[in-house]
Amino acid sequence: MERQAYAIPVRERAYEHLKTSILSGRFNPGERLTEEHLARELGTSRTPIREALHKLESEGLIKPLATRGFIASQDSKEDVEELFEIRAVLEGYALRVICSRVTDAVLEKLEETIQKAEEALRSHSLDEIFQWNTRFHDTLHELITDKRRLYHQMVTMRQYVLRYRKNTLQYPDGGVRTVDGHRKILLALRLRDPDLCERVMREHIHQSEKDALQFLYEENKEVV
Amino acid sequence: MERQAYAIPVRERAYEHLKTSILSGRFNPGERLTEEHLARELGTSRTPIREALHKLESEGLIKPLATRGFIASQDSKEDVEELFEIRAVLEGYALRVICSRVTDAVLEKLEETIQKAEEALRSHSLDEIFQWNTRFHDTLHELITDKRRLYHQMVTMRQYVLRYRKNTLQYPDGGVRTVDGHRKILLALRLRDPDLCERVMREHIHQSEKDALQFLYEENKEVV
DNA sequence: CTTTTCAGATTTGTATCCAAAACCTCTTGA
DNA sequence: TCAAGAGGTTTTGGATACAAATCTGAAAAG
Repeated sequence: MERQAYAIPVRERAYEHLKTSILSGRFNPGERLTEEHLARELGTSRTPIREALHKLESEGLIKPLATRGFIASQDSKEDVEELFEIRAVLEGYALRVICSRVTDAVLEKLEETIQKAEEALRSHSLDEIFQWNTRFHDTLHELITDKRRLYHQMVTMRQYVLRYRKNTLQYPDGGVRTVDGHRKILLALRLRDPDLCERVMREHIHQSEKDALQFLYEENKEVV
Repeated sequence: MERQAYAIPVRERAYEHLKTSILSGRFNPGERLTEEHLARELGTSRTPIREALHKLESEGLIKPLATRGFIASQDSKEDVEELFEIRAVLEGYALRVICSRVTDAVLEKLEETIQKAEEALRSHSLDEIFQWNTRFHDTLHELITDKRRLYHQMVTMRQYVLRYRKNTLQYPDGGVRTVDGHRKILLALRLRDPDLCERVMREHIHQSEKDALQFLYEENKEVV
């Protein structure tokens, strides 16, 4: 059990592993997650697995089965909608706060990020578009790390939702709409108009919700 | 180890116990929480305590110490403010949704609740005021139990904040302001005006934030 | 042929065990 | 006098042990 000061606890490795497995859809739909099985897979005992599972449950990434075991929660359309709704509200409020603290230097940086995304858009490099759009939101989030709850929630919720987003960009106009939204956000920030900021951000998230849901529909069509 | 179908797991008992201990401020400020100590206190082993502690940590009710142990997190003024801010935003949005689904029967029920609170106000029975005000919010929350994330978050955050609220009501005008806020909320619902609903609810929460913070200040004065 | 039941296999919840890390104290040497 | 560190104590993380609860499937009963 050679644990060292710099070593990452097994519990956390297990948590990260399971999380990425779930978010990348590596589990078959409806697959049951049992402690022993997972423990054997990761070569650990059940103890750290349990802790990871409990944490994932509290975050809503897995659901406890009636009697025993967990299941990677298949988000229903309603669940996804709700996720985006809460995001819209929180991100909207966050931008309102950010609006009152944003410096010209940051505005400059945001402008650059958008331009990079537009370039990537022109050369149709999906990965790059994704990267720069992510950078845009990261830059904004960096400005409210002091509000720890808010920051933490927004970061986690964005993670949850990213799995839908990436596919969304494959719709050619999805990328355009996203960058467009970012332009509007930047404008609202430049105007230092808190109300506008909140409204524009909400609209932006709702737009990406539409794109994501459209993707979900099409997936279901395949299944049905 | 006689566990039965109806028995509540020790882990959950431990969780509830610790939670109420923390929320009611039963731990001395800065007191360290160690697994073994708590386990002995509850007459269990460390295992369920550990799980309870981790859950409490993920909810932000306790903070991990640099190396070992946890500490009941002393909310700084900023933390409390942030809590209320997020609440204001989420509750505001929730009322917007509720606005579109509220029936006349519910409006009636809310009206009653407010009247009861006003009566209690006149007879200066603090506990009753508290009860009816709580009822008011409960009634609203019941209307969005289908949005599970939103519902869950609002309920937990209200719990966290309630410890400040109760004391707030001891300021004579705190109670008046609260009931006043509820009147406005009811009015906004009657008008079926979603924008107004959101705004009024935000204001209501911000008002209770002010009352709570004033209380915090006075407490600090005593300490200093 | 269908339903019941009961023994064995799984899986969870809790307790206990052990080693490493963090902490504490008291001694020793400059 | 006091910094360093040896040695002991506390506390944690993870592994293991074991009983209770659930599930499974096949044999027995109708």
